[in-house]
Amino acid sequence: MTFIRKVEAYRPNDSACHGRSGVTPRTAPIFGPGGHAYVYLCYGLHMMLNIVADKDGVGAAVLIRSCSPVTGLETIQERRGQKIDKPLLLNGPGKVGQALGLSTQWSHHPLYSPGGLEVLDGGEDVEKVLVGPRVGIDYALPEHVNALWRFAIANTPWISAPKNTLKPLTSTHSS
DNA sequence: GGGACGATCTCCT
DNA sequence: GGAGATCGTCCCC
Repeated sequence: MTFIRKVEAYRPNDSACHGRSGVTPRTAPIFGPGGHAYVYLCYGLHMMLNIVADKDGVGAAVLIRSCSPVTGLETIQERRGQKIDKPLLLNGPGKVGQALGLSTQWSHHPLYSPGGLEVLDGGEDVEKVLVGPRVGIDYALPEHVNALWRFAIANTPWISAPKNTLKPLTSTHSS
């Protein structure tokens, strides 16, 4: 089990979102019911886990960028092939996918009911949230590259680099 | 049916 | 800091 530490938002009419080209067999989950998983293969080797954040079938999702282990540390270390207990173990979306043993079969899987892959309330007080621009989407429109749609929990080392672009969330920030 | 590309990671310099 | 790995998906012939 892991605690989600850092996420990125991908929205409708977002030039960086996989749903930007409409519905395809791969991206269909994004346009499906919210709370379902969207897992896809990136660069032929990395399984990326997304949570569909969509209510109206418009296509929106949240990419899980980093986690911290809660239980099953040994299993995670075995899957990652690294006997370490540091952020390096889970500080990237591809690493999270590997640590959870994901495959594209998990796409469409509901995350709000028991069944192997599930998202729960962490029950931890999140006092501060950091925001920053997303990374790895150089192909997107400038206004989408610069949009502050990357979110991380403050005061934890278990977040993926780069951290220096993250700033505390202010009340002026809106969706 | 074929080719180009990608929400990344790792190793090497 | 930079480039290669590696393959499913999508678009165009």
